[in-house]
Amino acid sequence: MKLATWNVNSIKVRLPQLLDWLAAVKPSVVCLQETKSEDAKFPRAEIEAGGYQVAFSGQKTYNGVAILARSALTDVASGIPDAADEQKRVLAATAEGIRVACVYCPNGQAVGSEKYAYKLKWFESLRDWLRGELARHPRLAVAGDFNVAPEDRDVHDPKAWQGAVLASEPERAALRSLLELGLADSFRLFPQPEKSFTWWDYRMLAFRRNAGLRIDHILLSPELAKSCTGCSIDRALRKLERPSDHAPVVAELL
DNA sequence: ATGGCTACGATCCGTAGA
Repeated sequence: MKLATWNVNSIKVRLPQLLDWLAAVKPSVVCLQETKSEDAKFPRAEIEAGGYQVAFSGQKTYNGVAILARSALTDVASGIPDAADEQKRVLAATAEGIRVACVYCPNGQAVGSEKYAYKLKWFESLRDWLRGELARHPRLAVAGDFNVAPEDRDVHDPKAWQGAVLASEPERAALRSLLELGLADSFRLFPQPEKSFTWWDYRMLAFRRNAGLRIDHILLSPELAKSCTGCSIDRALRKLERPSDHAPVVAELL
C-alpha cells in the first residue's frame, strides 16, 4: 500500500490536480497540509466521489490538514492534546491498521523571530505527544510538512542556507528529537538520488534549477519501518500548470 | 540585489508562505 503526504497550498485551487493524482497513483492513505479551507467549505463530496473517505481540520486562509483513505477512517482526533493551539496543524486517524498523524509544522519565518520561537516550542509539544502515541500505537506514521531540512544534503545550496530558517541547527535538533523517539525518516531508509527535494520556491525559476529543500517527510515507527519497501518524491505534480510549491512524498508499505 | 511567485481576503494592497 502507498502512504502519501502532500502540501497542496490550497485544497480549492489544487482539487483538480489532487483528484487526477488520486485516480492515477491510487494511494491508500494521503495526508494533506495547507488546505486553507474552513471545514464548512472543504470539498468533501468531490473527494468522496473519487473513492476516498476524508477527515479534515481547517481554518480560513491559513494552515489546515486532512487525511484521505480508500478504506474507513476511524478515531479521528484534531490537534495535539494538552497543547492549546488555535492553528489547525495536526490531525490523527486510524486507517488500514495504521495510526496516521498528519502534521503541518510551523514555518518559523526567520531565525530569532516570534514565529521561530513558536516553531521550536511547537516541536516540543509534538515530540511529547508522539512519545505517548508511539507507546500506544506500534504501527504509527507521522507524515507532513515539517518545515525542516534535516541535513545539508537536503538543501540545494547548504552554504547559502547555513543557519537560515528551515535549516538552522535548533530546528534540525527539534526534528532529530522526533527520530530519537524511534521514528525513522522513510526516505533515508533507501538509496536516493542526490539533490532530492520536496519544495521549490515559486520565484527564481527554482524548480527548473532544482533549487529546493527536502522538508516534507514520512516518519515511521520501528514496526512500520520494517515493512517499508520504498519511498520517493513525485516531482510530476510540480511540473503542472498552477502547481503547489510542494511535491508529494510517497512511502510503500507491505 | 534579500527580490523575483502564489493564495488569500481584503480591495487594487498587505500578510504569509518557505
